[in-house]
Amino acid sequence: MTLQTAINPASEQTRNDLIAAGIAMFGELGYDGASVRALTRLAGVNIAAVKYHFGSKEEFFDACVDHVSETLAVAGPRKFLPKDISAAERLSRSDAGHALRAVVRSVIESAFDPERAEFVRFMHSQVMIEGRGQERFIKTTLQQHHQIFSALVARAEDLAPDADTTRTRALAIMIQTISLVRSQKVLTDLLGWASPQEQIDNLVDAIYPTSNFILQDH
Amino acid sequence: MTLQTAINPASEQTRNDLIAAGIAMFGELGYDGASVRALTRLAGVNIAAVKYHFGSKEEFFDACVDHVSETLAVAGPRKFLPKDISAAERLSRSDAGHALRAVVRSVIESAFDPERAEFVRFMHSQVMIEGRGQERFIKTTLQQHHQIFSALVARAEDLAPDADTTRTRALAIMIQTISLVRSQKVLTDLLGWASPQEQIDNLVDAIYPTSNFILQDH
DNA sequence: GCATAAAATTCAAACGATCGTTTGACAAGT
DNA sequence: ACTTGTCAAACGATCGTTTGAATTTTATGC
Repeated sequence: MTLQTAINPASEQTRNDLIAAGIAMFGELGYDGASVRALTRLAGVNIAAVKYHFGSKEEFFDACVDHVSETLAVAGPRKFLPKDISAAERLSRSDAGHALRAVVRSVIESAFDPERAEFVRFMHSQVMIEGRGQERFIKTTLQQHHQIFSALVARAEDLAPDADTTRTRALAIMIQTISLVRSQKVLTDLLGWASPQEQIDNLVDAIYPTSNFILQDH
Repeated sequence: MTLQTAINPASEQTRNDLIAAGIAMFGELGYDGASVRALTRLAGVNIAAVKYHFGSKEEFFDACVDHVSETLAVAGPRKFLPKDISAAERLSRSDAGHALRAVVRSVIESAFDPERAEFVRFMHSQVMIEGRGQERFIKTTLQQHHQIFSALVARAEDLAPDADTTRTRALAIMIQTISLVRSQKVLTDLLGWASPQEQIDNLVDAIYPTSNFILQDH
């Protein structure tokens, strides 16, 4: 009755199918909204497979969080991010700004790629909903990305890397990006976009503007 | 068996208690997460009161959406917003920028006022989660705020009021603001804030910066 | 190489708990 | 008497979980 650890290929396939279904349904419907019956139906496996392979629904959810974290650590938007902080600090000011915009654009583009959109939705739910996966997700994934983002923002806007303002702005850009991806319905409804794909430049500009915003004190 | 419409004060009290409990629980746990039993328990009324006063759980949820819309139309951040578009267009460029920042600040401050935070959380769930209340909430509330916001952004940044870039940036600011309010846990964890109340200025600056962000093309 | 025991995995059926809803009796006010 | 509102109890459906047998895969002895 102990937990199993993928001996034969067929068993590993079952686990992979469940993880894929979990990321899709948990991200879309939340932890409670995705029932074990619906999850196993989508994955095409028996309902008891969740208990057999993961122990319980909660442990299965944890496995989905881990999988997203691990995937994010080696793929996706990280292609456009410097490997670490010191690499970010060696960039020119212009290159840092372009790297920031490239990451933002990469995440926004993923909204129109069904498989990647599921990842962003899942991430978003972990950021917004206090719950089981949040604490772990923050420590394993969000924190690393935030450090590199802060270094990038510091270079691009000529600020101190560990200043509160810098770190706040870096986090705001991250949260805003995945939030905009998540609120597609509001975007298309309010902005009247027929084909949102053509509006990616607008979204990137709205998140990280290139023009000046000068607010005079009075 | 028809729907009731508040005859005596005691009955209206029951409806008000239910609406208050609904905004708090629906915003925190989502539509499915808030059970009728828990809602009525929080409101201190019998479980059958939902059906008696609203017809069903879904119609009760609609009533909560309407109440948030109506309250938002006359109170809260609207104090800092111009009454309509033409009033916004008559502002000076500096005043428009300050009005924008005042609204953003007002929403962020509400995160630390338990009652108002419930409203923001409820709004956020309507923006982010495609579901029953979203379409109505967009049409009755979000659309009006977005129009005034667009006019304000146009004045503050000297852009065309109905340009796609202007309208996109206005909506981005709105979404980002309520998203940051919602993700308090991530903010305090990643930024190491002991008392987030002292960081409101940082948040406002991160959402609507006053300094220059110049990105050179290469 | 092959039969066979053991382990690993899948499966349908059922468990108790909770869900939203419904009912009919009961109390209060007109 | 009659409407309005509240209440506890029960409805069928679905929830996550558990069970024990059937099936497939792996390991063992010859």
